Amino acid sequence: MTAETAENAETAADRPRKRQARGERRIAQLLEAAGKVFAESGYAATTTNAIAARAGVSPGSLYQYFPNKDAIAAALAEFYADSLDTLLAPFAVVDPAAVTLEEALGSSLGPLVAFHRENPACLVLFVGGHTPGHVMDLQAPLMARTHARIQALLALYAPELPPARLEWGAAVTLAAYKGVLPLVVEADEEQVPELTRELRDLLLGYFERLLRP
Amino acid sequence: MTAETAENAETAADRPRKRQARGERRIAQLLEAAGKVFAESGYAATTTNAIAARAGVSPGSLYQYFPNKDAIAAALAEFYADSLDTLLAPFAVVDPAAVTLEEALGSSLGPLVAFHRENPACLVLFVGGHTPGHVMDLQAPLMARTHARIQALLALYAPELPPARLEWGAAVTLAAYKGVLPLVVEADEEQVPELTRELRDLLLGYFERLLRP
DNA sequence: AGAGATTACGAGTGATTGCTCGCATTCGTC
DNA sequence: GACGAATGCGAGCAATCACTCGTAATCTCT
Repeated sequence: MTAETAENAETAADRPRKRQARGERRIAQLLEAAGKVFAESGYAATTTNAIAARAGVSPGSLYQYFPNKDAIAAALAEFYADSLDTLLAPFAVVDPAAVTLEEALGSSLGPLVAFHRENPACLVLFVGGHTPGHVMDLQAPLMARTHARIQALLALYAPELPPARLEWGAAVTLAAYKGVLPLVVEADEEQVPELTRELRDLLLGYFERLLRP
Repeated sequence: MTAETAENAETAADRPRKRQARGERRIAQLLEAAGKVFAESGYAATTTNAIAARAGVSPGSLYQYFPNKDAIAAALAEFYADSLDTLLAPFAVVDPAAVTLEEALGSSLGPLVAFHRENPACLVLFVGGHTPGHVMDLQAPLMARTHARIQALLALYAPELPPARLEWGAAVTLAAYKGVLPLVVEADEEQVPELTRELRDLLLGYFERLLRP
């Protein structure tokens, strides 16, 4: 997933391994296949052999690139976490004087929804509760960062809100968002814009209630 | 879980079996243990031997009362579905002239939250995505009924809302509710009232936005 | 072309786990 | 107390699955 030039690639993990272009392609194939199978069957029910078969590769080849099943999920999760971090970045530079919350949410939610529809395994690994091992190491920081972003956004539009309320408000917002995403991901293509608007309204409605009682 | 008198109990499934009081007790023990282990480890990672051990019973005894692992989860799920149906019943008899939405939600959400905190496995089986086999047969109808209840409630308070909006509104409400529940279930006891209020505000805020755009 | 490394294969292995079976114990009833 | 039925046990079976290994094909570089 990371395109590394021959010169600078010296991470401790893959130092002794010289990888050919074919190998990089196989890794991409395997991760794509893994995403599909995880999305269909969930983490626990997916077998490594199924991933290999889906990628058109033997089980032995799979284990040439990944030490174990966990590592496959972790590699996927890392890609997802990076992507989401990028997609969530716009929230960090919102100017409350120039842009309303409605506008900010309206423009940023679309790409997020699109990403999750293209990568349904992301929800399986991140919001589906029991994902073991190294995936949590990616999920927890991502969630913490997202929480912080929401909290900062809220503070921006409601400076006088008490910190405790801000804290819980961000947590509830994130939880509700994670709850509705599966609905949007599994819906028909044609209903996505409508559902995205409803998701925006859900968050906006909550924000309004947070800001003025 | 269902207390059946000796006279009327003639379901096709357990007809030929005469069960002693000891057996009923064992079933209750097993289901309680199953609830704990499912809540801790998720469905897939739970072993039948772990359930038996937790109940202080041998694996063989477990299989005297349940034909397979699925049946244990299904029995638990049936109990949960029945309980939730009862807890959700108040929504069917709300009078919009006498009670505001805020009051209706405020009084009904508390018991629901309490139930889920006492039975964390309920969320594992119902909202945690990949639960196999017979559990879905209980989950799908329950969700459909809940969806219908929310939709009816919305229609009561907003008679002029177009049906399509009503449909999606109920779906989004249910999804958001399911998303926030885990947060409330895992929170410390002392923060439950505050979080329940936030959950109520989330739904109310969305309803307000639905009702007058 | 030839050497050395990487890639690819797929049958096989060891560990896990859902589940069974034969037998011992306890209960309900007379 | 005695008999049949229900309960209880736990070692073990069979199937699944993550993972390995010996070997062969293919690439890179000279």
